[in-house]
Amino acid sequence: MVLKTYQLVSVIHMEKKRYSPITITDIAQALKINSSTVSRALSDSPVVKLSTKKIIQEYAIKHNYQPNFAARSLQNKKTFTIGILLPKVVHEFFGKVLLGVQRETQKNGYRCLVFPTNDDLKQEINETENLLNGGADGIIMCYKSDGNTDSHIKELIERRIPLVFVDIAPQNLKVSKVIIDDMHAGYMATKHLLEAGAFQIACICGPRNINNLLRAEGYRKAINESEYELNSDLIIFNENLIEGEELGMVNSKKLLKTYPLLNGVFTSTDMLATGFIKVAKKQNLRVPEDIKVIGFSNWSISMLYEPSISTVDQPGFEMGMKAAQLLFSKISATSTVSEKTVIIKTKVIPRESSKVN
Amino acid sequence: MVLKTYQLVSVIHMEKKRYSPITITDIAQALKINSSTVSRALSDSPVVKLSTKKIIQEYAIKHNYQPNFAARSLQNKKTFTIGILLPKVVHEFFGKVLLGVQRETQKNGYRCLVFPTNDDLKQEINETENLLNGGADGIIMCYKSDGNTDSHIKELIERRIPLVFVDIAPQNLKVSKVIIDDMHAGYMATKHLLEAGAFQIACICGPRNINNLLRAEGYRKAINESEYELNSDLIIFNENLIEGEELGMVNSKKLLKTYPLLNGVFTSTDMLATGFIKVAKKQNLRVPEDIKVIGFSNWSISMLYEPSISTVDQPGFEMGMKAAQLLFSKISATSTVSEKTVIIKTKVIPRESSKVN
DNA sequence: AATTTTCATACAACCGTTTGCTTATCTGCA
DNA sequence: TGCAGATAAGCAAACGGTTGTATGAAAATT
Repeated sequence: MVLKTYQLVSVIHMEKKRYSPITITDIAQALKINSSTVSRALSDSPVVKLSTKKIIQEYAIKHNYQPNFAARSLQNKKTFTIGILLPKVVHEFFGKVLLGVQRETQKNGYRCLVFPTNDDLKQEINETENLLNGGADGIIMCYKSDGNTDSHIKELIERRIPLVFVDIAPQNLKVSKVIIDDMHAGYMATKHLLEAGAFQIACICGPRNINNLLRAEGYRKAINESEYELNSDLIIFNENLIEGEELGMVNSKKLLKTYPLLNGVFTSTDMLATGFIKVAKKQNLRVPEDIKVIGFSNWSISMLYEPSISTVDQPGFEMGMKAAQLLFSKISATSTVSEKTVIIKTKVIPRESSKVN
Repeated sequence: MVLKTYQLVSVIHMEKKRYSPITITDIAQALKINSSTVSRALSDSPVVKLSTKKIIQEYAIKHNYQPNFAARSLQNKKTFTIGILLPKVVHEFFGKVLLGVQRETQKNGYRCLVFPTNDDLKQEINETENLLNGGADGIIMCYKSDGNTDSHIKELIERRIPLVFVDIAPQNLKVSKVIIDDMHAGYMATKHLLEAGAFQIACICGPRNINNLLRAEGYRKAINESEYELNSDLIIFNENLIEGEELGMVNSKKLLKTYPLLNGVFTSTDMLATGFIKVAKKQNLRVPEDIKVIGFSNWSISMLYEPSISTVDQPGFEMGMKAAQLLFSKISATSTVSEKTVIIKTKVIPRESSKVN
């Protein structure tokens, strides 16, 4: 019985014990060396004698010493952490951006805090505030503007926090950004349809945001340069697109009713393209024989769909990498560097949906 | 000229100036109050007189005081940060898990470090080491085992770092985990096909990992319980599945050649289902009239495909939320809590690909 | 042998917050 | 008037690591 009680006590004691990691001070005490010497030895400073350095380093490795992040941050005024704000994370494009950022972040010995903003500007502002003071050494964000609320961005700029935008950026502020040339991409996509033999071409877009407006502008330019006449009624915006549900199908149906002789469609997303093809198929139109389609973004759905859908590759991974590179050049700069805009090249990926008859 | 030189100097000076955020000490000096009182006032301690508290708080708000993360972490031995290790991030399921974790993390005033491991165990170990000392207060991970290398996991457990697994967990260690019942899910999927009228059913899986083995086991059970005989040749594993490219199509082709009378297929992923349907269509088999198909995971592709593909919903968001909840209960616990296993319910989502004729 | 130079380590302050303890002020009661 | 008790604010140490400066010993110079 006595034994049992003892055991119980022992168990309780064990449970309460929290693992306490080894510190520089611990090493210093154990080796009877001053902590400053230990610190310098661990950062391989040349002022420490080789033999003592060896002793210290070996001890550190043996006892699996890991520097305390917070202490180091406090002293260096560096968090070795960057933050990334994205509207979504379950999203092929943003996911790739994140991956690209991560790759570069890791290379630089940094860590990456991820904040999905869910297109909620209020939340975005909150997260940003959170990052302001010593939360991160820099921020990468995809700016989902509602038009004019960008005081939190201005604050970041004012505080000189390294900041780089990806994909979407505020237009009226001087900031670094990594974007694609949406207009040119829309232009090339439309041209691809023209070259494939289509001549009555519609343009189906998502909501009227800057990217989509530019893509539509590219469409306009391509049509205007062609021998065919531009009809602005053929440009359609789907304002409240519920992803995976609506797919612009209602508007596509209307469009085909009004323009039964349509023989080409450029959509601003691959999802919209699948929606359009679904509608076209139901009306016994063949893709690409009767009507040619090209989407945008090169999501995996475009490759898997039947027919496989031509699209414009939007290289998220590369954009993320480049954005991180820009950010780190800002972080490591001793003086303010000028704001840079990097435009990543897109390219048309031809597939079945736009094959020449 | 003189003016110009002055301007230049001024510009240089401005460029070098880095924004230095306001601290508790700053507030203390400005108001001629001791920093400890400021600290207590800002945390709304009852020992500070209401009038002084007001003065301090107003000053803090006016000057946009934000507590220094590193200093707070160092003092409290808490980082208010959790880490999440995922094999992939451009992935509908893991993306949803991440989102669920984020939701819960935010609710608890925590931040979330994300590490994609890219199925690279070495990298995973590295990241883990990184998180060990003060990097994070807890870790959520999806354990991609290569069989027996789990010393880093053991180390985490030894150090009593709060740890929760999602989706995949080491089998021989006592850990908290949030998983689905893969066997039951496979069983239900197969039963769904049987009920839809299929009776010669194949099972096409990805690599021979624990999840797929269990799903196949569920298939086995369902067939064995039916009036039809189990044929183990109808269970196929695709070991080196290159996502979006192979889709198991080579093996699907072989399968259909050997078993032309096949009238049902259960695949362990939705991608494999699309691959199989592509092959079936090419051989002029109609889905679902000639052959019924059900996939797994409920990725958006399964809903968008034509025909839309029946599947098993694997609720990533819910799993992520639950995992984070478990983690936070561990983090806030004063003594060690017992390891819990949470099994999240899956459900069959019937769509066109398994419609009754 | 005395002085300078070099080298190796120790000391101490600091980063920004928190917190146990001490000190000072005020109120009430004997 | 004196003192206990309550209330409010200050002091100082601590968290763990870094870094400028001081100290001491050994080596090199004169």
